[in-house]
Amino acid sequence: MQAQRQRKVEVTTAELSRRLLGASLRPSMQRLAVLGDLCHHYDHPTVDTIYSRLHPQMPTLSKTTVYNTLRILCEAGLVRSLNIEYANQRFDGHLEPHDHFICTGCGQVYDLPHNRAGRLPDFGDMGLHVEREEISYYGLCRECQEKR
Amino acid sequence: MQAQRQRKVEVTTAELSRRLLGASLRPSMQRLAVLGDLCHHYDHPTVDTIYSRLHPQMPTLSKTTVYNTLRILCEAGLVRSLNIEYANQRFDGHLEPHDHFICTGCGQVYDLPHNRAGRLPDFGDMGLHVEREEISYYGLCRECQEKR
DNA sequence: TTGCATCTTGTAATTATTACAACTTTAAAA
DNA sequence: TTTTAAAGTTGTAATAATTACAAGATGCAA
Repeated sequence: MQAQRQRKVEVTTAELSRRLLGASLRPSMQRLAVLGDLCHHYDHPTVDTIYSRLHPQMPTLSKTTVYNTLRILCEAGLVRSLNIEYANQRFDGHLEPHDHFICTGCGQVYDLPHNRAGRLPDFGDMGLHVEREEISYYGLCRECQEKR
Repeated sequence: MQAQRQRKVEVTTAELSRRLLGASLRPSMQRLAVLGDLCHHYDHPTVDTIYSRLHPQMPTLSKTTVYNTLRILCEAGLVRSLNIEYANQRFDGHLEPHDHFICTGCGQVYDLPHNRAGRLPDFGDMGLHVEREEISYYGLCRECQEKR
């Protein structure tokens, strides 16, 4: 959530490790690092951003590992991937239900409180089984509004 | 909308031309072809799909032109671009408000009736100016449910 | 018709992503 | 303990998506 960006919630390594084990994933250094990065930032980073942040501390880290790890974490439900316009794939380590605002000026992504009734809609009559919902708003952030 | 996929709404070249002119865009063959393709199909095609469908009839058409044209049409609001997981960028020429269901098994995109109160929410207190909303549901279509 | 702006084309460059094979680490069995 | 097998990581190479750019074509307006 927006507010948490300030709060700086620290997630301990023990907690990250517990989450990985809970998903039957071995808590390797690389996985702890990637999951930790996503839990400690609220900027919905790209693969490249994550790699660039971790690489200085872990010079042997491979970008392929970041790709692999993100795929595995997504499949395990520990991370969600975000598909937004004007950018390549991004990731979010914060799993509480929330929506996103994407600034079409600068590309920045903001978290929003989840704006929706509790349950997912039912499209069973169309043969569709809904598992997940993604709501995104597009517009201009304050800075970009002022620029125009 | 789902139902229209059967109805096969035919949009005349005159109407496509009118739309382009209305957006101050010269109604070239290429633009008419790309916009027409999007208006006559309900499959949310990729750049490559559009190019492959048009190329046999217009052998000189360049893929760069398809990219350029789609960008221009999106900027003009005549087409919307769609960002869904498990796939590269897709496009939709049907502008009536509607949502999407994306099958995580086969990647097919289905149109859904717009499931939302009339107005866009207001995030003015956060400094955000919302212009557009995108709601996507993820899950399995009938065929993919049966396969599992 | 001439000239200019717009549009289209094709190639080349860039960027994102995936494939794959070799190497390393871990955990559990012998 | 060693051994072994599975899981995980790495780097390179390949592929795919997208953008940059310069040259050529088209259409409109003077």
